[in-house]
Amino acid sequence: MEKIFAYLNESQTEAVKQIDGPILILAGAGSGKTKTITSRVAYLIANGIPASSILTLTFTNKAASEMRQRALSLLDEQLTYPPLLCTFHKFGLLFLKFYMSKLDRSNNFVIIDTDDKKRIIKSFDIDLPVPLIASEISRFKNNLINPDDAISAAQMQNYKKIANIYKKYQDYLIQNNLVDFDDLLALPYEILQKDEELCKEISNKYQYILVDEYQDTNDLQFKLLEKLASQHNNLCVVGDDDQSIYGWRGANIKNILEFDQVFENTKVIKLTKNYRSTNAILKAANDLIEHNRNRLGKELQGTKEEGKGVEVIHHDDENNEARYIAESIKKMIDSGVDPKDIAVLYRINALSRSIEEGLNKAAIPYKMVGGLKFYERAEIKDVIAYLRVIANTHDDFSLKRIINKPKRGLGKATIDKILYLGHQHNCSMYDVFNNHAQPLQEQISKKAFGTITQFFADILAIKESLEESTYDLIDNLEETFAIKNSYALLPDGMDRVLNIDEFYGLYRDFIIQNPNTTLEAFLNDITLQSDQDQIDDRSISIMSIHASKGLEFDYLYVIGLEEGFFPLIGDGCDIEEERRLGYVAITRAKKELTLSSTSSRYYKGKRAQLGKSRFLAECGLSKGSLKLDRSTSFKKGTLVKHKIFGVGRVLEVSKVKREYKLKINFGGTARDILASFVEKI
DNA sequence: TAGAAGCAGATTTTT
DNA sequence: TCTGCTTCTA
Repeated sequence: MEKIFAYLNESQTEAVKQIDGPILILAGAGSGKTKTITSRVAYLIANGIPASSILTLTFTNKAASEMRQRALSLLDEQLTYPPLLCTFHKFGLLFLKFYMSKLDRSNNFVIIDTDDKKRIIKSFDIDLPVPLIASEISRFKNNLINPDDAISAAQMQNYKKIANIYKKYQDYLIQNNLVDFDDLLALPYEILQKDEELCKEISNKYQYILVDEYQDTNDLQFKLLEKLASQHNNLCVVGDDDQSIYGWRGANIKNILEFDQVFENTKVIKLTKNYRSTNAILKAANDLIEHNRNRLGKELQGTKEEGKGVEVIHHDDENNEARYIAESIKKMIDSGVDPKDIAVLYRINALSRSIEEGLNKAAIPYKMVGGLKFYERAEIKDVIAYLRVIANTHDDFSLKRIINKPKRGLGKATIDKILYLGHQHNCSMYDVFNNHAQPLQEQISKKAFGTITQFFADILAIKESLEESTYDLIDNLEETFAIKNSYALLPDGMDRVLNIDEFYGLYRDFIIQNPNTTLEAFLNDITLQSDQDQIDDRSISIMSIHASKGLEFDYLYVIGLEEGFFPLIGDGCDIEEERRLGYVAITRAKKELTLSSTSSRYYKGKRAQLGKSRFLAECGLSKGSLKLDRSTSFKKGTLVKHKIFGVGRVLEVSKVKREYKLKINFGGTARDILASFVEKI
């Protein structure tokens, strides 16, 4: 027990010791949130509460495994049954494995990811944008609207179309026993809603429920939690309303703002002591977030020294910005700073390019967090598709992906004919080959039929070998289809081969760790898995602000502080959420923070003229510490271009506060313009 | 069937 | 400007 409280402050201790009833822990950035949750789990167990009655839900696998490790390390005894600590989706998966039959569906379903979902929608041959439909279907499911209700509720033409596609999509999933990410939450809810007895039973099983990053929950997750806690209301949620940055993805900030109104007698505990950043950095963060109205309100209190002031830099364009930042990073590394303590953040991924170039030129190794995910890489998806077809020869969706990969002469024409026959007989492509070989042979070339025959024979041979050994699957697969070889010949082939090898390694590890497992179990496991970020020790990190959530760096640069880029302005943009993003960005910094803006950026094929972000002023930083841009050297006679006034010639250069003021002759009219508003030509 | 050329569209992203 | 997708042509 001593171990648990050894490093907790007063409010953290209070949060840990509060056992019963609804609890809202408002944990500011860097206030020891993870420590508090994990200590609470350990405390419950140390007080005799069975580990099996504690359920902790997170959003990412990474957070789940980190918490599991930390919670267990606080306990003296080894537990035979560790508490269930997993993502919402993993919980849904486990639940459905037990109770899918309540929906008259079998529990050997396959989970599909977003990409799979889009491919299915696309195969319906529609004239609306696929991403739009995908997100609308998501919205329907998260609002628990079934396809028939969606159709009858649809008013506008396009919505009728979308609702009909939704129905078709859902039928397809049920027919092929597929489950998408939304289903992993929606179906368990549906079951709990229908079966009151089961709901009671489950709620009684999990007497203590903890939720991490509660500000990111959506309506469905909230409803699911309500069901799970219905028998006891022992629901402890931890989050920070000021760090809610996933509204665009359906997260409802009201869940956290109104938690204490929905759950009676909620105990609210605020963790506001920040153990991460210097006071100068915290002041900027506090000043910025204070401009939001929609918040519960709390101010971070520092525990560190004042620190160096937040540096604000300005350049004329992104190349000079990148050069300056790369140079100063280089200096830091040369003076002994560990590269892994340095990071550059941006609001949109498109801004990474100039920074990458700058770092490359300065020969600074960097790692881009986010970007293309391991499991989203084409070569990995191909291998997974092979495994899926082996697991289930009727998986048309995966079969289509690999039937001609590597190229074996089965083009679109042949595949379309098989699909057409499948449609006619209402069966899978494999069934067309197996049960309707005659009409198929009549319609496609002899050569193509021979190729298909060989292909399925190979697949079935591998499938059979699975009964002997799951471990040898990879060797059999490579021996038969030589997938790696087909990639090795491509321009960036070696990287792809390495990725495939890494994936094969993951498979073998899984089999070794779960000797009695099945291929299906492996496939479902990896669909729920995202990348465990391995931040390389010798590289600095660059990433979007969203990707930086939960991380911290000694030396941090945030670029693109311009109106239109950050805050991003456009439909679907919410200025308060943008501000929270700014807050998240700033609070990632521990020792030194640099905020950077430019006068113009190349974006979507055009050079855009930009004004400084309002956030700089809101942090109290746009005046005062502004540095002059050394790379901008306007002289008398320089030709410049202005967004409105067009091309002109500089007549005079003077300084106003920290900016250059130019007198420019625009076609006979002299005007005073600040240097950051014109571009040299 | 497969590579070449032409065209629209381009925040943030975990599961 | 760059990418990914569709259409065109050998």
